[in-house]
Amino acid sequence: MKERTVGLETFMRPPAPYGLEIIESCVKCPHREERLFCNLPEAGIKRLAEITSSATYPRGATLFVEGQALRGVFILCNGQVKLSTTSADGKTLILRIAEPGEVLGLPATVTGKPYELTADVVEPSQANFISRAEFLGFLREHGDAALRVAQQLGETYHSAIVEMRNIGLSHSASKKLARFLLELSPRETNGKDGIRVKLTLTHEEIAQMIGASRETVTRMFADFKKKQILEVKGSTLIIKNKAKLASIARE
Amino acid sequence: MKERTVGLETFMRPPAPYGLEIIESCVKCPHREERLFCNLPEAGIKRLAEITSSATYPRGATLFVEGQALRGVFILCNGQVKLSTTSADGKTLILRIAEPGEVLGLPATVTGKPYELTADVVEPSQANFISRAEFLGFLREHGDAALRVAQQLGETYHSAIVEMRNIGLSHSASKKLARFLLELSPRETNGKDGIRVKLTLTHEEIAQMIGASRETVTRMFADFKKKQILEVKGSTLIIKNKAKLASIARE
DNA sequence: CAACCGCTGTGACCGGTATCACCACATCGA
DNA sequence: TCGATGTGGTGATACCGGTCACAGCGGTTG
Repeated sequence: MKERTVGLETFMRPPAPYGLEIIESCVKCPHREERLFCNLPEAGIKRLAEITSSATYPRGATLFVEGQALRGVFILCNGQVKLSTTSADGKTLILRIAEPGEVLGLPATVTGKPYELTADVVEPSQANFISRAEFLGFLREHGDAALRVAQQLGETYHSAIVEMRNIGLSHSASKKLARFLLELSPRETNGKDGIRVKLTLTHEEIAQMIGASRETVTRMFADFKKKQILEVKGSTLIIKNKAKLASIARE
Repeated sequence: MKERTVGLETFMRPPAPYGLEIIESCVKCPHREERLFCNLPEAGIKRLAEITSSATYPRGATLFVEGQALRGVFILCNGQVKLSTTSADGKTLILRIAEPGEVLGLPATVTGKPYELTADVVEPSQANFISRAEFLGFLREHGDAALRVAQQLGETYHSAIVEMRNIGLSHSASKKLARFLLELSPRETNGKDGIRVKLTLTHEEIAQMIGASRETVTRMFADFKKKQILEVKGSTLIIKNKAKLASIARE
């Protein structure tokens, strides 16, 4: 694996022993089965390691920008990356926050079109980069990997559909916010007084995720607090009444 | 190729000489390069023909239903199929109208999840069916086909994103309708008085495509007519002032 | 033919939300 | 220390568009 500078504000990671690291990180990876290429035959993993370059990114760095000429895929090792798209009049829609293990820029890379989204780092991240040419070559050599890629794409598509239904069909901001909060489950832990969720997004960003204005998000939060559904302590959110939240989300 | 009964209201097509038809229809296919598997090596096509079964469907037939256990993919040969999704409270969102050459049920088939959409026939259609097991087997044997599948998925995803941006970011119904009309280009022909588009959808269906109510669609149409942008003659729509329509779509 | 159905066309009403304008804090760097 | 900047919180207002109600208007069907 080679080190590589990416974009403008990129910090370098100390060099790693050649070829070993991706395998190693694979073995250590907590959600190993979810990772795209981890259970390939040995030779495949080795080849993959050769064409991969790794880099770390600080908060605020940008992996790629919507419409930008395509370079390749980024495999997110850790951290969080915000995927968004912007309309002509400057409004932004955040599609989702990518978690470790996800492969970013995959649709663009396989189709050869420009990136369809913008990827911004929200939590300091480490990502492995593979250029398009090498990635496609790899897929051609390893048929099962191609199939695995297709599966990833299918799942991404599926979640896009779900997202779409949520945004397109419910014009009520409270519903959308409730649904959004309920879908934070990957980040949740149980506390004595309810489910605790770490939520680093600003109201503005939440608004962009559910297709509403910043002010209404603020108001909805106030409303939910008044109704004893939520509580906010710093950057952690406590869901005190999940059932009620769910009922708001439903109807 | 074997014939196969699908669903409830299926009409049978006369049997075809074994193995030949898909190749034949491929050769005849007007958008050959767009079709997924047409330029595979001979052996691949032959194998594909063996596992394919064909059927024709009348208007109103249903290929598959959202949430339904997955059976396999449908390759649309001709006709039009409406792809939609429904929310808990019964509202429907139409994602797009599939055109010949498209592969339906692909994301679900590769991921193994239930169908994520409902597919209804709007224009009498012929489709080739391949069961999941056989399809996956085929992909495993033919690595390049898997890659091609990934590309299709990537493109479908891309169009979903575009759709999403349109619906999620513009809360103005006029914008959304204008944009929708401008995207009808595949069906358009030029007339002396403007661009003529064949549009068989009802106002209700258009409403479901752009995330609005039936009445507002009717009103917007009236408005556009008054502004000399549109004209409607039966099921053909004449866009008299595309520039104006585009400017509405933009801002 | 009447009866019925699905589609289009309108009017009236009203609620949710975007928008604007402003304030109150924090945090941060000069 | 003092602005500058980003964020949360709130009120007032306008207005878009959803919803309801109903009326015409081809079709189709018995």
